[in-house]
Amino acid sequence: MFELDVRSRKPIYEQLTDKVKELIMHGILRADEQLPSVRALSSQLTVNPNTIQKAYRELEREGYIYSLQGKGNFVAALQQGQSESKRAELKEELLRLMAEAVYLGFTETEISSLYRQALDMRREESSHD
Amino acid sequence: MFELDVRSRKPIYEQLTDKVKELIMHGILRADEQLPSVRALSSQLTVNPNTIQKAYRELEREGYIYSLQGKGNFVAALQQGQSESKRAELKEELLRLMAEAVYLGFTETEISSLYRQALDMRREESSHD
Amino acid sequence: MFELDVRSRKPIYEQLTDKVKELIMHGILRADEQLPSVRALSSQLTVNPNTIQKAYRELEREGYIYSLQGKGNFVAALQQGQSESKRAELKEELLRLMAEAVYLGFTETEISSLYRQALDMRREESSHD
Amino acid sequence: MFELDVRSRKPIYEQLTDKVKELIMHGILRADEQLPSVRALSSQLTVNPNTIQKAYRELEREGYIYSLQGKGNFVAALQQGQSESKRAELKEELLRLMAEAVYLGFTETEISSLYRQALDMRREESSHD
DNA sequence: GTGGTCTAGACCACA
DNA sequence: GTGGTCTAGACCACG
Repeated sequence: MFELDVRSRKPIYEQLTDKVKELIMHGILRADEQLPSVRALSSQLTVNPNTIQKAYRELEREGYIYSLQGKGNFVAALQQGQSESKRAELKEELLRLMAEAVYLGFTETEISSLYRQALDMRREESSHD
Repeated sequence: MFELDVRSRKPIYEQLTDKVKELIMHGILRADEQLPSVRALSSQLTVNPNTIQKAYRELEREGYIYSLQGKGNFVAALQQGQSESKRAELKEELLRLMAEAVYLGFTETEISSLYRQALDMRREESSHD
Repeated sequence: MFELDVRSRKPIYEQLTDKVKELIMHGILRADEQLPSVRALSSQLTVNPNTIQKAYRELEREGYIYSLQGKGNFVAALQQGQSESKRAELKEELLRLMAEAVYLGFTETEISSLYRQALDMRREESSHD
Repeated sequence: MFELDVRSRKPIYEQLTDKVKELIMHGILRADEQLPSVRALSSQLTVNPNTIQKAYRELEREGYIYSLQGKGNFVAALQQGQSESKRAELKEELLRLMAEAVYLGFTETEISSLYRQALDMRREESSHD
């Protein structure tokens, strides 16, 4: 489920947070679903437990998951205010990439096609119940 | 022309490379145009010359600029093979962001609008001759 | 293991990268083997850590080594696509030197003998397990 | 006759010396033949005269050319002792490259073929009288 | 412990 | 004048 590239320049804990966010966004991880325990994930990925811990704490800070003492970590439902600020952030980043896209000659059609591709992927994955 | 955020997590030299790339992509910096000298930029931004140097060498490695012995650093023209691999990279990154966009409820219209906005920005800036 | 000529025109960091490449090519350094830490090599060679760092990053860029976060630098296995372009480069350089060799009266036999010498060196060194 | 790459990392004066040596070695420039004047070459290549001057002085130092006051620069004949030390230098460099060749999987046949290629090139060029 | 970034300031090579 | 290299030494991020 989680694939890490230990040789990457991106810190392992960040690869983990990004991956979890992605799984949530694609609808693969649902609200209130339990995440693997720190120890389980640590031994499965052969990664230092502190690193897993750091990733989970970061996800909690950003509001993607919540932790119940002694029970584990669970996926949080998307909240309103959160959603707004995330939209604004994403918009900025998208605009930056669009500028690159224009520079490299992408057409509007190509961009739209990418959007639909993402849409389809979400539909498929959400249906795997 | 260059603004830095010294408190950012992103290294200064990386902020610089990103900024220069952006300026090139927006057509503000033209092919064969001379960049500020290492020393000039260093004193202007009150940043160590080594840091500027590092940014310039990184940009050279990536093919965005070239350096002439004892003359300075200059904007490189976009090359063919390079362009292809950059397009592929960008496509992947765009797809990743599109998935987020879908998750946060962006519509295809909003995405298209962002693309056109980027297009307009390039047009405007390129016309400042 | 590493010998530097501080009086050479060739920059120290380049002497280092060349030496490491040579050790890898001769099979003395094996894939996934750990290189001396930046600090260790720095004090051993009485060379500034930054210089070692620069050499290691250059080697990473060229695909000869990889760096693991907080663990150290390791020898990378030779990759396919990389190998092709390196072969082409080497071929050009060899052709240039062959022209010199012809000018200076080297015979085909002498050239072949040099090739076998290199072959033998690699065999010997690789067997030191 | 001389092609320079001003964007190269190799200093222009060094590109010049290498090119002249190559022309001599390939038999295109013959002993006692006159080289272009500093001024002529300077304006032809749009390169600073000092740079040409530096290249010629370097070639003279290494024994490839000699200069006659007020007459110009001329190709020197290859001398005995010189030839010996150059052979030794070249042998070392060839051995280094052969090690790379072995590493990248070149066969003895390929190497021999490169040698013959160089031999043929010299034959052809020498015949253009 | 590891590598990565940055500053301050010196010296050299090139054009 | 330009960029390129190097040292000395500090601080941070990662695991």
